Amino acid sequence: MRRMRNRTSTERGARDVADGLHSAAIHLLRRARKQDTATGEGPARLSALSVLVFGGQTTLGRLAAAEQVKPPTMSRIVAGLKHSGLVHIEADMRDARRVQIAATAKGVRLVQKARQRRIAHLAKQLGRLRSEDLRALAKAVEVLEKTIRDWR
Amino acid sequence: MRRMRNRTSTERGARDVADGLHSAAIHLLRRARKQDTATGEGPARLSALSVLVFGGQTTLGRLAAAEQVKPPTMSRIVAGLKHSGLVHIEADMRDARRVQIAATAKGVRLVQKARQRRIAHLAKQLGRLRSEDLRALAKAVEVLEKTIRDWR
DNA sequence: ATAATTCGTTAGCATGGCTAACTAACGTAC
DNA sequence: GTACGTTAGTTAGCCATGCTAACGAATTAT
Repeated sequence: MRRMRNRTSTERGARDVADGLHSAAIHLLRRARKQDTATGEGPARLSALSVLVFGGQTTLGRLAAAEQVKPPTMSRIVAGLKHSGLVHIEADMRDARRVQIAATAKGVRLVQKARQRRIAHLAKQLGRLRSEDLRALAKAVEVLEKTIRDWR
Repeated sequence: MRRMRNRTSTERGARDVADGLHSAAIHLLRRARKQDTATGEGPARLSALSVLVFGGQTTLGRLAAAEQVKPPTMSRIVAGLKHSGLVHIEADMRDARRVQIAATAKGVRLVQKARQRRIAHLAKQLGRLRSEDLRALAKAVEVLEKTIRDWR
């Protein structure tokens, strides 16, 4: 178990996997991020807008929690999105402290286009893999999604 | 957008995998990054310092290219690292325009500790997975490393 | 009614990305 | 050897995105 080269999957422990995963994630995102500049919106705004598009309207606090930022940060992100006409904001009837934030049609379109660009580029790389490798990645994505859901 | 629930691995195409991978990478890194706050240095500085530690000394321009940022950005990052005593800078004998940047012993120690913290935290999450899932991730990491190497 | 809590905003700070414009040094052509 | 173009880094100044502290307003609990 102390062979360092040529290790097979089963020989790699959680630490090795974590290390490789971390490094791979960094490099993947650096490349993917460049595709997003075409939208004219920054990464934080795009990410928050995506949550709204896929998850439907929410309050500012819930959106901040989903994005793992503090409320003041999200407040400013939402202000920027509103300024660009990508979200609209309305008061909550039941609790006047809350604000309900929702993506506009324009916001939905932008997210769809951004996703297409980003994903197309990454998918192009993945498309060159053997289908066996692609299946392995698909399985891994499921595992990662579960890991993230159950994070503590 | 059109990712459906209840699809099995083999039914997911490159686009779906790319989408899930992108999202998972974002969320993984957001969580991992929080471990780094203990170092007192920001993410850009830590990342650049890591390159120096693992890759040895280089010039500012090469470091900027490695980190995929523009020279002015790297100039400021390096200035911060120098201010914290994590790198030292010396003139290049052959070309006086260039500056050679290298991690100090303190810089090396900081990177090692940061990496340990980061990886330990992620590994702790992965350690809760079934060993079958962990093997799937390990395989995926190999595939990703290959994908990144062959990127074009 | 009053006190405590919760939700969001405002103000102010630091980091990190960019472009434009500059200086300094190098290389080349004459 | 001088003049010109190129290359490496820095400086100045913009914007986005993270934070904490402090606040106002609304809700909830006592």
